[in-house]
Amino acid sequence: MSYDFGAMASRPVTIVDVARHAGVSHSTVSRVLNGHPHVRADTRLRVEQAVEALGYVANLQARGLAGGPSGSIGLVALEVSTSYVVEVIRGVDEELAASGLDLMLSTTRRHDVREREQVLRLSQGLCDGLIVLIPAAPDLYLEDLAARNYPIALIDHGATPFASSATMANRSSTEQAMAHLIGLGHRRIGHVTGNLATDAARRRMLNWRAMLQAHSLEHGDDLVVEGDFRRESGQRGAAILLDRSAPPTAILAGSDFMAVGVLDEVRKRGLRCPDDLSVMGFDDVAEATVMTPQLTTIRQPMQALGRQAVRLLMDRLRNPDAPTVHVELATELVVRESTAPPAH
Amino acid sequence: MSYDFGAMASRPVTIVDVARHAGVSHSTVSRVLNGHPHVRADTRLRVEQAVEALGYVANLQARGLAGGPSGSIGLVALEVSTSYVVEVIRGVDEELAASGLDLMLSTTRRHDVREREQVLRLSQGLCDGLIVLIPAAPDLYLEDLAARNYPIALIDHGATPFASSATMANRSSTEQAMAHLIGLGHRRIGHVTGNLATDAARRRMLNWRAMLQAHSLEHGDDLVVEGDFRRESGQRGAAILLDRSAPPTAILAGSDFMAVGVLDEVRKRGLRCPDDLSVMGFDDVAEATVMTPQLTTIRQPMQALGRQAVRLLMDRLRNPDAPTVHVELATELVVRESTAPPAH
DNA sequence: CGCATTTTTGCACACGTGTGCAACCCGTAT
DNA sequence: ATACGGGTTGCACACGTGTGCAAAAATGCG
Repeated sequence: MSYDFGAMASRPVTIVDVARHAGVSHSTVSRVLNGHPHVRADTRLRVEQAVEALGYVANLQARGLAGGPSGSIGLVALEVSTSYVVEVIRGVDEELAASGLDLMLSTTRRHDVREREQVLRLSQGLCDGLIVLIPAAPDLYLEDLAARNYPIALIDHGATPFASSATMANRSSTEQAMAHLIGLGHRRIGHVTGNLATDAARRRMLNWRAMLQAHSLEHGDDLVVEGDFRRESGQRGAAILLDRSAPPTAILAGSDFMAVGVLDEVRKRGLRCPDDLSVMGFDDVAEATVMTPQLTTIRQPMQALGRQAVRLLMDRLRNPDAPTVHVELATELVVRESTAPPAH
Repeated sequence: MSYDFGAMASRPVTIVDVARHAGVSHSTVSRVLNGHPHVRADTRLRVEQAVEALGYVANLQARGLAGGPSGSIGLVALEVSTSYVVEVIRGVDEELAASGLDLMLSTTRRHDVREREQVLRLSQGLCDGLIVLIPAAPDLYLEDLAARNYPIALIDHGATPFASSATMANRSSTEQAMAHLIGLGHRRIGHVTGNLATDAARRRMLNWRAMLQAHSLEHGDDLVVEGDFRRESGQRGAAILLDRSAPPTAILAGSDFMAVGVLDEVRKRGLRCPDDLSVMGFDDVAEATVMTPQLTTIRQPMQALGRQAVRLLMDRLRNPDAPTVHVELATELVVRESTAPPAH
C-alpha cells in the first residue's frame, strides 16, 4: 500500500482526515457534525476548525448508507418540458429555500419501469422525502414505502391512505370563469376547448355547458370548437366561432396559449379586445401579464401546489406518525384587461 | 408486470437478497448487473430472473461509494426561477433522454458556500459528470476536480483548461443587435444592463460601447443604466433614460424581461413603440411573440446550450483523457415589430 | 483522597456494492 | 490418467459515515 501526498491525485477530504487533523476519532467528528449533545466544548471547537481548514464536505452517499439524514428531498416528474411541471418545480424550489433542504429532480420520461426505479432509488436514503409529480398509478411502490413509513407527497392525485397529496379544484375553476363573463352581461359565450382526450379539457367543457344551462343561455354545438391547448388552435377556433351567423361576444379558451391565439385572430380581423370581444384563458402563465390587453384568466395555483407539497412533506418529516392529509387548492379568478361588458 | 415482494416488505431488496434467491454470491450478482464477461449463461439467467422476481433496484449510494458508475449526471444551478435556467434544463433533459442517463438537479440559491458543497457532493460518486450553470467563479473547486479528472461542463463561462465549456457568442450577439439598430439609422442608443456582477451583462455593455465607438456615436455614461435582468428594473432604467435632456431613440435592454419593462414605461408615458422608441431585448423568451408590439430580440440558443453541454460531458465520459473543449454557439437576430427607423 | 456518577471518547460493526485475488470447475491435450 | 489452461465463482476487503457499547476521563461527593 502506498500513500501519495503529492498534489496530483488529490483525494476528497473525508471525516477521517478531519479526525486526524483535530486529533480525535472519526466518531467524534461525526457527532460534532450531527450536533450530538455529549461533546466537550473545546473538542467541538477543534473539530469545527479542522472542518473549516480542510474544506470538508460530507459524502452524501456514505451518510445515506449509514442511515443518516440526507438534508434533501426528491422530486420525481415525467419531464421538464411542460410549463405545468416547471411551475410546480419553481414552487417547490422556493418553499424549500426557506427550509435549507436541497432539491433533487429526477425525470422518468414516461418509462413506467423507470418511475418505480427512480422512486425507490431516491427513497433508499438519498432523500429524506419524496414529491411525486406523475399522473400515473403509483401503486407499485406506494404501499411499500408507506410500510417503511417513508414520507411522500403526491401532486394531482386523489386522496390515498399511503401518502399526503395536494390537488387543484378543477370543477370550481370553470364556474369562476363563467360567473365572471355572465356577470359582465354576456349571453353568447363561445368555448375553444383543449385536447378533449385530456380530463381537464373535457371537464372544463362539461362545466362550461352546465353553467350556460343553469343560466338558461344558449349552449349549442355551434358555440364550441375543439382545440389542442396550443396557440394556433386557438386562432383557428376563434375564426370558426366568429364566422358564425350569430358570433359570441365572449370566448372562453381552454388555456392561456389558446387565448393568445384567439387574440391573434381578433387583431387580424381588425376587431378590438375587450370592446368587440371578451377573451379569457386558463392557467395564468407568465405571458398573461405581458400581452396587450393583459389577459383575464383563471389562475391554476401550480407554484402553490409545489409549495403545498413541500409543506405536507415537512409535516411528515417532523411527525412521521401523523395521518396523511389531502389538500385541495382553490383556483383564482384574475381579472385583467381582456374582459368587459358586451358592446350592445 | 407484477413484483413479488415478500411478506415483510419493510426492508428494501438488496443485492444479497438477489444472490440468495439465485443461489450465488453477491459478487456474481454484481458482475451480472454490470455486464462483466465471465459469467456462465445459465447463471446469468438465474440472476436476471431473481432480479426480476424480487423487483431489485440498485442502491445508488452504495454503488457510488464502492466506486461504480451512477448512471446519472448532475446539474448545478442557482435556482429554477428564471426562464434562462428552465430552458437550459429542458435542453439537457431532452438530450439526456436519448442517452439513458438520469438527471439530478441541485440548486444553490445564491449561497456561494453551497455552490462548492453541492458540486463536491455530487462529484463524490453520486454523478458521473457535472454540468455547472452558475455565473460565478468556480475556481474554488474546478482545479480540484480537474486533478481527479472528473468530467465537468460549464455553461456560459469562458474557456478554461480545467473543464469543457459551452457559451453563447456574447460578443457577436451584441454586435448583431447594435448593427441592426444603427442600420435603421439610430444615433442615440441607450442601454439598460443586466446585473453587472454577471459576466454576460458586463460583456454586453462593453460591446455596446465598443460598437458605438466604432461608429463614432455617443457612448457616454448618461446613455446606460444598470438593471438586474428583471422587468421592473427595465422600467426604472427606461424612465431614467427617457428623462435625460437628450433621450435615446432606441433602447437595448439586457434581457427580454427588461425590454418588457421598457415597454411598460413607454406605454405609461403615452409614447408608441416603435414609432417614438425602438426597443430590443436579449433571449427571445416565449413572451416575446405574445406582446404588442412583438419584440425584436437576439435569440439565445438556450436549449441548444443545454444539449451541447450534455454532449461535451459525454465526450469526456467516453474519453476522459481528451483535452477540454470550448464551444461557442451562435446567436440569431430576430426582427419583429418593436424596432423601426427613428422618427426625426 | 477514594469512590460513585456523569460526561466524553474510541472501538468495532453496519449499511450495499464493486473488485482483486485465489480457488474452483471443466474441457482438452499430452 | 494426469497436467494444463482458461472460464467461473466466492472470499474478503474497501468505500465514508453513523451509532451502540464499553472504556476512559472528568466531575461531584463525602
